[in-house]
Amino acid sequence: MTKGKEIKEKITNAAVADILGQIGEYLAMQHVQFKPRAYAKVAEAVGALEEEVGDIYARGGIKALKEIPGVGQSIAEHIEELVTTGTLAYYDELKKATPVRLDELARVEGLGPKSIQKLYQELGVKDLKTLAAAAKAGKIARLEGFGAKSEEKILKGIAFARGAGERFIAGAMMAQTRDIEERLRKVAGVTKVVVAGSMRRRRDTIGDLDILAVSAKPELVMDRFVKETPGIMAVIAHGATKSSIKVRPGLNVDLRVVDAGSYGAALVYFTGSKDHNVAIRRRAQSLGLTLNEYGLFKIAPGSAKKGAAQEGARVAGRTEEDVYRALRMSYVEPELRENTGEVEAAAREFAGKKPGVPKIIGYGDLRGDLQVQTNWTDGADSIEAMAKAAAARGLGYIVITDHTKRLAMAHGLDERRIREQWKEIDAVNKRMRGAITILKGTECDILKDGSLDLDDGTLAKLDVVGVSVHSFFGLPRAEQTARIVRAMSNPHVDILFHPTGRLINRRAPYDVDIDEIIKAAKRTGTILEIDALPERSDLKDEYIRKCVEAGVKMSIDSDAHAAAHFSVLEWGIAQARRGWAARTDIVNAWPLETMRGSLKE
DNA sequence: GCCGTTTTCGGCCCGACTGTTTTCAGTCG
Repeated sequence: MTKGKEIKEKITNAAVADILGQIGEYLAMQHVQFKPRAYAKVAEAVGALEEEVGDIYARGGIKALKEIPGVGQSIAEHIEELVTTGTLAYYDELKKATPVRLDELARVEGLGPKSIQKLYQELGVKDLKTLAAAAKAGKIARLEGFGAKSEEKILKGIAFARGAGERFIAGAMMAQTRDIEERLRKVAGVTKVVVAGSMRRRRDTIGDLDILAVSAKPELVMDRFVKETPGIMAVIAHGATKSSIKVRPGLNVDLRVVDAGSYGAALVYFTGSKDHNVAIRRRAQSLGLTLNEYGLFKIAPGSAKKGAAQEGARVAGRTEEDVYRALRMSYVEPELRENTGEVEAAAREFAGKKPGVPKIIGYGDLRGDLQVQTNWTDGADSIEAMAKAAAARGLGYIVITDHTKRLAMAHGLDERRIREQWKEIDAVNKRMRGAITILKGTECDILKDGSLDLDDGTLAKLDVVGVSVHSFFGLPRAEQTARIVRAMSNPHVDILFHPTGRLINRRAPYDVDIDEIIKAAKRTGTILEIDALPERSDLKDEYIRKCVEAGVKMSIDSDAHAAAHFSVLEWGIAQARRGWAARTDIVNAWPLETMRGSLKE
């Protein structure tokens, strides 16, 4: 018996999420209470699903759909209609009532559903083009509830909207971030400056930059921030404790100033994630407390809701540790604050129960690097220069992994040249006198059929064999997965490098079944790499978490192409932490001999 | 519309800034 109606159309999770999200916006336009948030939440949940909603429905019908967090009877029926017919009558009706390009208009800063509704009804604004025309004609300024400033702001917002939506690679924004931080630190009265938000949680990408400061003279630091930050394009808000600017290349930067007694609560609030904050605020409520950016407060019984917090006694606020303790939770590292189980785990740990929050790998825990390129192929520096740079960073071993011949562009090594390279590695090892151990490795190309670009006799003689995909990115999912699994099944292959091949904002990952790859890794004893290059961050955090749960070992590698590149290891460690990985999950956090013992042969 | 170691009904995180307002709605994070 089939569990549900027959599926005729194939609809992606992204499309379902988009439609549900738009329903939320349409409902918000109509001043409907609470439903907008319910739809927005569920849109996010569906967008983040690994399994296709169509498959979930085919597997277990409405009942299975309702297991998605935030999905109840109504939304489950909407999803059923979408996967079985490809359309949704409820959505079409809402859209008909207000036929606007939500995707375009919502990107304009300061324009929300209510404003969009009004602009449509009064002026017939449907998209960026008609919005711009209305603004230029001065029609918006004459609208009730709007004014000259609103119109000006909208015109400015339109100019930014076209490029908006793309997130920035966090690692690429670090230098600029540190510069802004340093400038604020020098302003008179400032005692603390810290970058919070997704940058502090070390997400691979950031949408904006959130900075928290403690200062005796808040007005002064705000003034300097909105006037003197380099590359400033626009001031979005300028208040006594909160300001917001846009700087080149289009990054929004928010600055919040608090006093020292609120620093910890403000840091928790400003670090997020939003979902984590919601979860711990709920927890505060259940403990008869209320949490905001100024502290954790007792709610006096019988007191009016509004303003009760400030009147009640502050229980915590000075440090993050105080706040979590008062919430009866153990401390949660910023990288874990995504509301993916850490709140419950920290509460259990505080209560002396298991499992608690994981003991994640530390930033100083790496002992080696298993992917290093040199000037034998497309790297900039010699084996010796790379070894010295790695040793200077405190690493005890590196593996030289130059490309193989298929990558002609990178002067890939063939069997003859790689044997020549071994001689030089031996010589450099001698010269380094044990300051660091250099191992012989390769980044061997996986060919189209899953065979490898070096013969087995050569692979057998290498200390560490890494393999990776550099061609035929467009193979269908089943074929791509089978190709990679075949390579992993080679008894000489130790590591799969950058397993999904993504380049953030430039190239999508190749279509591969990550669950199958993880299963194959477990079965064949192959290590999966966390490539630390910020634009790769590959494996990404959620896949790392899957590996941890499956018991698959990983390595964190720099993929360094120059001596200066070892600094990116920090980003790889950050992603591992976000994926709940412990030191025991990461083979190059182990001593050399233990690491070697974990390899296949 | 969803959800439940206070609840199957009555809640739903919380506050700053802006612009247009004589007291607040809308937006944002």
